[in-house]
Amino acid sequence: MDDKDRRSMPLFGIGIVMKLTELTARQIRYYEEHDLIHPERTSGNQRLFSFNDVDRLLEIKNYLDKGLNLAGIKLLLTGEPGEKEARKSNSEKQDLTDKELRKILRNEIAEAGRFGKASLRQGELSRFFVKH
Amino acid sequence: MDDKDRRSMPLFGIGIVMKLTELTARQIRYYEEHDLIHPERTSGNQRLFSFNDVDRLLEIKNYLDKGLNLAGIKLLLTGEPGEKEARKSNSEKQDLTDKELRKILRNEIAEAGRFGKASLRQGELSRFFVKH
DNA sequence: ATTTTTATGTAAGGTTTTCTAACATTTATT
DNA sequence: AATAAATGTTAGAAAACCTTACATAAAAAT
Repeated sequence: MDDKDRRSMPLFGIGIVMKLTELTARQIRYYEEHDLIHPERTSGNQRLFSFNDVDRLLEIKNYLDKGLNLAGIKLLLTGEPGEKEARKSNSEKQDLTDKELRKILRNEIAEAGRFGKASLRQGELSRFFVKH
Repeated sequence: MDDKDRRSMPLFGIGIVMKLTELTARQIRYYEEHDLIHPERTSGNQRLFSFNDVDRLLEIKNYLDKGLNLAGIKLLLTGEPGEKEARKSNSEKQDLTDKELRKILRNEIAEAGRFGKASLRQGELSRFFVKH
């Protein structure tokens, strides 16, 4: 079992994930609905989250706190836009995402300066558990 | 958050623990009933297991496979006998436990020889997840 | 050779957790 | 003012888990 397997192993119920991330069930499900995470399911359709999933939720939370919207976060995390944005290709909507990205950068730089390090990977749960 | 906290943090539902350890719910609850593990509970009384708990369950399973009984395992893992054995203090019952312990030792040595290393800590889940 | 104990299986009935779907609310954008 | 994005809330159903009780096979004690 290598590192990749360990971090992608479905382990946590949504209740524990709520505590670990301080997100509500509604939020977590909403982010899944928008393809930002893809937790496994039990045979009975209950969500089972991996370390990777939890890490990603923490990242999402970070970005939201910085004023990003889900579309921007999705672009950042997966490199892919959602359906809506895809349809509008490179019109004004695309510009908005660019604006968001610039906003991120500004924030990132500010945060990094404040703490002396890049804040991007802050709050990575697997850092505390999974051997890298 | 130090290592100790990480490993004793309540994270897993019994369903996941069943898969991780290949024990039945009945077995897991029975071992708890006999004070070999002490998982946390949610506010609604559902068991929540830590890495330590899962590790211990794997150890218990190992010893059972080697022919030990729960009393012996408990003595090994906690250094304390159960209530029944305590009452019978140092009579014949105590001798039996000693015999068990000798049996363990024999088995341990045999296993260690076979694999070149001590087999005692084999199957430690937290080794794969928790940074030591 | 019985009887007893140990470890586990199984079933019932109840409680907790999670699920989806729908509608409500808030804030930011147009 | 109207729309969209993100989250709250509620309801009913399904899944997971809980304890308790009884059953059973194998091992140990008598």
